[in-house]
Amino acid sequence: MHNAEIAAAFRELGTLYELDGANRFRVLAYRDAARTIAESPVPVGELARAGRATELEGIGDTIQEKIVALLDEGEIPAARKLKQRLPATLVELTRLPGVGAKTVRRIYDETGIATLEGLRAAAAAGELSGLRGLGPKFEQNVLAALDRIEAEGDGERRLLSDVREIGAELVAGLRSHAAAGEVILAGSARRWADTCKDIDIVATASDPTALAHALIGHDLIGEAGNPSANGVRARTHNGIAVDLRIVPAAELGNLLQHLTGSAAHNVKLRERAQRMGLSVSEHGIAEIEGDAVTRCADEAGVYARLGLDYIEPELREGRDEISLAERGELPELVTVADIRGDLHCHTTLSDGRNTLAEMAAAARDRGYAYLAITDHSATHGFGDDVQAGDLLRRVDEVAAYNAEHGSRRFRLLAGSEVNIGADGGLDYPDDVLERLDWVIASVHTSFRMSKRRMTDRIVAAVRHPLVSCLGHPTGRLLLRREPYDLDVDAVIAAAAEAGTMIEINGNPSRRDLGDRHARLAAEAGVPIVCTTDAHRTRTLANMDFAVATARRAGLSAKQVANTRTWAQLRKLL
DNA sequence: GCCGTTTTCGGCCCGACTGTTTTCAGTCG
Repeated sequence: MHNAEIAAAFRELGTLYELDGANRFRVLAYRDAARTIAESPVPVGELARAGRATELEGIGDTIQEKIVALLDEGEIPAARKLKQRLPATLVELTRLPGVGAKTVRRIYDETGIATLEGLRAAAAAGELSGLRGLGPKFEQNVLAALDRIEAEGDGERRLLSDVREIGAELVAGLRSHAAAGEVILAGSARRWADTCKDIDIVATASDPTALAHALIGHDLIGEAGNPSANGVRARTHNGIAVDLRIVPAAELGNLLQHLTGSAAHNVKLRERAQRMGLSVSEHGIAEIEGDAVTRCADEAGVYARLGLDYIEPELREGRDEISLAERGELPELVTVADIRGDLHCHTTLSDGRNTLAEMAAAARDRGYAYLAITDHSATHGFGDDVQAGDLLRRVDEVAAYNAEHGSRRFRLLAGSEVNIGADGGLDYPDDVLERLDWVIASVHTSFRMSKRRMTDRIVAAVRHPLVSCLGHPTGRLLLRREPYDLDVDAVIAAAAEAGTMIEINGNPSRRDLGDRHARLAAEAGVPIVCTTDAHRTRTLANMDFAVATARRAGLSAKQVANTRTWAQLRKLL
């Protein structure tokens, strides 16, 4: 059973307990455990069986036992018992925005309503406003929320690339307003998370209410709440929630820190502050015994007041960044400026949109010293396959390009993205691969294999002496396709032993390796390569996403191989 | 249910907003 399924079971259990009226901290404990499980880069089921899941934060003996029971019985016994007392469909009702467990339970107790359809009918008939604490406004909100979910889905997450694009447009629109001071994109988009649920914007303004109105007036905004001097909440036409918060410049650092999150990071920060006798909020850092309040114009001031080094947004996920900051041991994160070349791109020879010369020119424009041309291999299919003869001609074309345009400042590398066959074999004979500067091995077929077979298959490719790098190792497509069933630990161990590099693919749908696995790989000594997998000149810019993932993994420039010159990188191979 | 620079018991981040109330509970991020 995968971490995601285990986590879902504990989220459900938390809600069932909440509906049952359990202590709210117990509910929180299940939610925290679910988050830890979903976040873990290692299979928590296996850990629990080995009695080691309690090493994870927020998982004690009780939850570990429940994980094992879930694996053995397909269900958590406590959840089964609760579902005998309460309809399981009540859990769905709590997912309606503005409708929580307390409200769902009261409605169920007083009317017997337990389904979304039942709730809609009762709200439409005005049957809920008779209940204590619920009025006509509540019924309107329920109907609106149901309509929105039907039209747009359940507050679904979106790719970071989509959210950053819309966020940047909104920020630019606000900055152009006469009342605007600072306007900054915050939240998960600022942390460069894989996916985002909403857009958070932090601002200062000479006339805050006017700036809040300016957001509502933006072309992208469809609906909005009540604007005030504190900001406004709104929603884009395509359904993304937008939260604008406005504060005096003297508190901008406090608010930016607060709204950048993550929630887990802020909770840990505030718990630590409490131990120091301090209370942290978006308005300042207050002494618990006393009146002094520290307001910070910038974030560095917030962390400094708490005795911490500045923590980059990409690291603020509530993992170990606070203890590292406390000890002055935060890594110096790799930046896009450190990257000296891209090692994964396609041209019109396979499925790319631009020619070799166009890709080379775009790479030079980005200031790169090298670009590896890595078109798909012989069995790629889709009419985009590159037979061995075509590839060898391409090697000559690369040599010709370098002879004519190459210099110490820039050169092309002859490469290939070679399919890994179902048996772990590669798509070209060794004497062809030997002609290449750079070989990426990737899986593009037969995704649904057993974990054992898929792991053996990829480990075999990683151990091949002519393979430089493993491409998009888990095959995940964010929000679209689950990763292959794969023992990532075993692949990392094999790469470390064989001296094979592993890619962080910067296609915003991939980000593969993901940040947590990339950290494990780097800790195992595997050189990481940040690439774009660009299929056109424009997407060479996706290096931002690859590097962001590396930063979220806590990687320094030294751990990213393509911060080196090509001559230095070659020595690592 | 978890956890320990005060603790194996007694706490558990903090505030904004909403709708319903006559001072606050519920929900959310």
